[in-house]
Amino acid sequence: MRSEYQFREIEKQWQSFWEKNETFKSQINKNKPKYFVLDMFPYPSGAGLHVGHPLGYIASDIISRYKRLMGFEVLHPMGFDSFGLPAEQYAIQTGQHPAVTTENNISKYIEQLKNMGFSFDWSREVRTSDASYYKWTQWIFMKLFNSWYNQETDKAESIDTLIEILNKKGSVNLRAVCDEELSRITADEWNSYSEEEKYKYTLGFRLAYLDDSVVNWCPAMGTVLANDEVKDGFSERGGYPVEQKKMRQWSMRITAYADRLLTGLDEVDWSDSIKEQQRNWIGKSIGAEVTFDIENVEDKKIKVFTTRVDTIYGVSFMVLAPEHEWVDSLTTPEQKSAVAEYVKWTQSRSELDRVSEVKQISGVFTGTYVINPVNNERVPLYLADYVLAGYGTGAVMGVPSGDQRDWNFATHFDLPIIPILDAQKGIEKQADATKEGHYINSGIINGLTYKEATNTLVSWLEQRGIGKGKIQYRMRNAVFSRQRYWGEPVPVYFKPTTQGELLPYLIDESELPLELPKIDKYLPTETGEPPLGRASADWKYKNQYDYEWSTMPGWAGSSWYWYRYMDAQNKEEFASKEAVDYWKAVDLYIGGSEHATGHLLYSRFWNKFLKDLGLVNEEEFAKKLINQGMIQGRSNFVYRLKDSEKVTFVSFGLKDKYQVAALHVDVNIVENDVLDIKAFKKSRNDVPDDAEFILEAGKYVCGWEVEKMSKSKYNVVNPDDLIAKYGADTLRVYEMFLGPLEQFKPWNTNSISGSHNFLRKVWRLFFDENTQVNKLVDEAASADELRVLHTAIRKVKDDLDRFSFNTVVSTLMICVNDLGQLKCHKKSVLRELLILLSPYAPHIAEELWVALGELPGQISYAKFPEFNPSFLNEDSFKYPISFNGKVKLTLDFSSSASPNEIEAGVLANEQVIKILAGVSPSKVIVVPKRIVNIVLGK
RNA sequence: GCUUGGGUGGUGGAACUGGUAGACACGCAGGACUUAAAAUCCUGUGAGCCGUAACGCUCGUGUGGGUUCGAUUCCCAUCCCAAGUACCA
Repeated sequence: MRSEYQFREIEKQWQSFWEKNETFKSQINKNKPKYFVLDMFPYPSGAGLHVGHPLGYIASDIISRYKRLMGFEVLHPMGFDSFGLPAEQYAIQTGQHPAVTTENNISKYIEQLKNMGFSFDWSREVRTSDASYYKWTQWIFMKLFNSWYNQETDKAESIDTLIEILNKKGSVNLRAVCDEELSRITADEWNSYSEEEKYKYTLGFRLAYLDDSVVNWCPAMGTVLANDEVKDGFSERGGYPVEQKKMRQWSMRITAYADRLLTGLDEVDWSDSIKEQQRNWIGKSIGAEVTFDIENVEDKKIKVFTTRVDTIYGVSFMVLAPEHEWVDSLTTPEQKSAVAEYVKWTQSRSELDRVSEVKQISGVFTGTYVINPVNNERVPLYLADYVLAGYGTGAVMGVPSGDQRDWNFATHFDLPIIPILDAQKGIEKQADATKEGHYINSGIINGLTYKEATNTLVSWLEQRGIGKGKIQYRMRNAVFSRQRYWGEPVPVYFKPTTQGELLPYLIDESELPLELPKIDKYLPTETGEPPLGRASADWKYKNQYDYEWSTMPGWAGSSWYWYRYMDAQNKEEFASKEAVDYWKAVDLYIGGSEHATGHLLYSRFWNKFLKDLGLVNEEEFAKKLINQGMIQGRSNFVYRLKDSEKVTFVSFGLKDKYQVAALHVDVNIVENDVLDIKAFKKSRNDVPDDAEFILEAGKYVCGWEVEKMSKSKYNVVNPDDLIAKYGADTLRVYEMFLGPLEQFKPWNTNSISGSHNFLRKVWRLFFDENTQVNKLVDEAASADELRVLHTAIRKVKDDLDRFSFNTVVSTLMICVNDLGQLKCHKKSVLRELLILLSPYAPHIAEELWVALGELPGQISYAKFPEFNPSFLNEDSFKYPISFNGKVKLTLDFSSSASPNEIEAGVLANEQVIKILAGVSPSKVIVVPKRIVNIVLGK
């Protein structure tokens, strides 16, 4: 028999209704508070969505619909992060333009998303690969190029203010974030420069700048990767080996914002884990820089960075990174060959070797000694690969008594271990990093404590000009060039100076967008230039100058997209001031935690930059962030007999009695772990028709395991199939019912029928299950019905306010079960119930809303029911009566009864007297509206 | 190693600030309806135990302690799992 609840027709009908009526179009409405709900926009891959993808979208859609019911003007857009590597690699293989495949994939995504009934305002859709969008990404790049970071005002400013300062004061005392090797000049020197020289000098300050930097070069992909795109020496996508290479690259001075990126974390409501990851990534260390003289070397001094300057009297050696540029010049002739050998050895080690052999101690003596500035002790200078060239100064002072790595090194090379604090213990066995106690063997700080010693030393060093307090960050500036085709062109061309040096210049703002040229092949040129080098000879600025041939990285387009949603069609600005002033920032951002140090950090950086220029209002772009947990796969297995002539499979419960091999089986032909044998035979060529199945209780039961969701494990579940079978509303309810949004959980289709049955029960409150006759009545609601309804109203609201999506579903189930129990078909009650349900199951809610006689489409903007506590019938309370904490019975007392009255009532109760059996309780604890505890003994 | 989460029935999970552990759902078992099946409805379902039964008892939230009238919740120790990260001086 057909099901009475015809979800397929209903869902199609309402989806087209919403589209036709633009039900979810949002606009600036100053009479309403605004709420901006943002999903991390997807990269449209060829595989389409699997069942894990919509999880976050469902949650954000529920909040959007809930906020509309609460009277907010809701901005809930969707778009596509459509530049990226897979489309380009597909293009390399097939020659098809990435724009074409991207377009196809996006159409597929949109269709799938529309089938889910999401309340997106599609009129605001953005695509990062559209010229009308990347025009503004390029425009922001131009702003970055035309800005510098003034540490005096602690913000980015137009390059004009820098030029003004240089005109008047030069750069000698300038506090700016700039290239490290930049020479400081006076105003006179500056003013003596030619225009060209002046321009060149400012390049060292701009927030977007060209630099010969050591980059992660991936030869297999022919491109540079960002640090967060490399894992253990291999590319995150594709797993190709990555090597270090020096290249001229565009970079962004994100380090200028290091401190603001750090402190800003305190004002956003993000998970501790994400905040901690960002803190680690930024890696702020407070310490000091100390200069050591080198014995018999006049022209060089070694600077070290240390977070424990107080341990400086314990220095017994110094270590330089093997890649340090002074290695050759500081090696004595006797040690030359040993050092050369060591350097060669470290170079031969791959990133992976270094990571996996962390505990192995290696190093070599250079033959040179350095002088500890605090006590003039000679200490030997070593090379060791535990010191990294890229962090701090590439040199470390060795304090074996206070640092375990230094201790290991000293023990290995038989160097002295000097105790420096009287509280240090057991330093002959291992280092003791304590800061407790008083200093010994420590010259001017003897007898002081940690706090006193650090300050004393730093000022002592500063007075003599051989050291200063310093803050060191682990975060590097962000490399911005990619040697790829499918990305935003950089709006820059190169013009030679009179000396023939090529300098970068911005194209004119009126010439934006600089569109991607057509090229014949999507590969690097024969000379190793990026694919844009293949563009025809007329792709030149003013027909004369070469454009930049690298393109922007994937994170460029995604670092500001939430602003474009505010005013997606604007042709004059990235977004109008009116729109930015109204929508301000994202109120709720939902997406995966894998973007912790990539997208989420870059976006905060660009947002702060845009704020500095006065283009936006908020220091942080997303107030609240929720990371939905990944949905893992749940694989099913069948067990094939190993030594059997006939192909035979044994059911899960019996497999231990046989020799079997486990094989993956497609989860889509398994229901509640029971195999559909017919479908199984049909689906596989290697299973003949006469294959045997050893069953248990007449069924073939499959085993299961949680694994990654992937095609090769036959555990991919497609949302389209589930929508066809159960409907989008069921899928939405079920995905939320699965468990807390943030938790990692395996997908298991088994219990989806429970969510489907729930919606059918809702349907049956409105229509007779057999006759399909409308059962609704106009009668006034009973006290019981109101109690059930208002219990649900309160809990749904409370739970949604704390984003507890799964408990809302069970609340609604309880409410529907109770109303069914009460045979409630009253319009006034069911109307409110429908509003509660509508964010989760919008299609069925719309359909039943019309059955109530309400106007179609209006449920989306109905008023969320008001909770009325007087319906809860709380004038009496069932008190659990416990004895020493163990509940034995419950007794009813009036809510207004005083603790004394309750105690008297409890002690007078027959059952209580029986349990007490003459023993008088030592204490009776009455917690109003909670519990009564009778304490016996002692 | 460090950082952040997390260990609760056969399964997914619930229990908001310490107050009847296991809501809700799946699964399973039994029953009603039906010629039968599906659907639907009803009952039971943490483990163990006592008894004919009503009723009742013991144990139980990874493990061991502690605080408390009372602990899944707080504290200490410890084991395991997941994610992130790492010679960062």
